[in-house]
Amino acid sequence: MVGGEEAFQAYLGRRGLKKTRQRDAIVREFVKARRHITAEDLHRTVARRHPAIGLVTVYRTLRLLEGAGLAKERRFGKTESCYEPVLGVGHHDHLICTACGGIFEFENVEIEGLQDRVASQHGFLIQDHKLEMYGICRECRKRGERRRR
Amino acid sequence: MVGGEEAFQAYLGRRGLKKTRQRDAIVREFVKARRHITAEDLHRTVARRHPAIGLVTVYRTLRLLEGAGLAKERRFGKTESCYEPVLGVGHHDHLICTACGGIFEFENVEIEGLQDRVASQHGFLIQDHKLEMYGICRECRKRGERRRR
DNA sequence: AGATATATTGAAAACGACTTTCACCTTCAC
DNA sequence: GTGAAGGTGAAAGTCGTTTTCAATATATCT
Ligand SMILES: [Mn+2]
Ligand SMILES: [Mn+2]
Ligand SMILES: [Zn+2]
Ligand SMILES: [Zn+2]
Repeated sequence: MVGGEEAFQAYLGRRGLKKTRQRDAIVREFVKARRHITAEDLHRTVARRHPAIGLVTVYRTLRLLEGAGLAKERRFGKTESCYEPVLGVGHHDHLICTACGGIFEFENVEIEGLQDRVASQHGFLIQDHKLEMYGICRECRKRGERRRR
Repeated sequence: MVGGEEAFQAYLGRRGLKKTRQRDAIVREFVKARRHITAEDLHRTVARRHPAIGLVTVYRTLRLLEGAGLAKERRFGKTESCYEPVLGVGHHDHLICTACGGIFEFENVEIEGLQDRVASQHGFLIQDHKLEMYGICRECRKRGERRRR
């Protein structure tokens, strides 16, 4: 997410919103964070340096980042959402390991093309799509083999 | 969902569970219902004839149906789950209209084949997948055009 | 710098979709 | 029938997230 912080401040300015210490800290950590971070995890990280910042403000800032087009919310399991940076990261879909929770990303132009075809066959104007595959990742399969012996 | 009721009773018997008036009523309505029904909607329907049946029991029965392999839970939006019959309905994916909430189903063997290829390229053993496309359906597009004039 | 208007904050309460608990009630094998 | 095992609805609890609100920070204007 190159230039995320500047883009965010531009967004705030444009909307008559204010730059605050809390937002700075949260956005900085979000940009540094590994992908697919939950609000709770981001809050934990931010709170190391800024213990007074509340989880609420993290949620609010994530929503702003989303509005600015800088973060994308993802909902994999049935529980928590996680968020990932958008800038500098192209569209992609996900492979999710049901054993270790690991998330792997992929892009497949052929699939996307076929999706478009299906959509237009149905007269649909596509805005977004989500392709998730759930299964056992390579590592967890190895681990399973080992255990079975 | 052909023979859903009998399959359900067989499942109950197999697991030492009991056949009850409530379960009968709920399963009957579920089988009759249109696809993609929420627990709340199913409860409303059931409650017309059986006002004493609680939403809790609907949830519990849906979970049983799922365990019996007769219902599949789907989570489209970010809020409620909905459930659809499994028997007599092959695997399919969904087009969801963000304007009217309509849900359209499709199957595409080519896409599924490519998915398998992507998965095996990553060493993944696939258990399940979900492909959802969000956009504006044909009807809503027409309605939009009309409005714009 | 000081005053002012407006936005932002954290704590606590509310929310929505479920799930669990619990005291009473059915079901069903004997 | 009887009794053990399972099922029931109401109410309370859970979990992630959002809303409310009084106090506070920020940007803008003098
Ligand atoms: Mn990703
Ligand atoms: Mn369907
Ligand atoms: Zn794994
Ligand atoms: Zn529509």
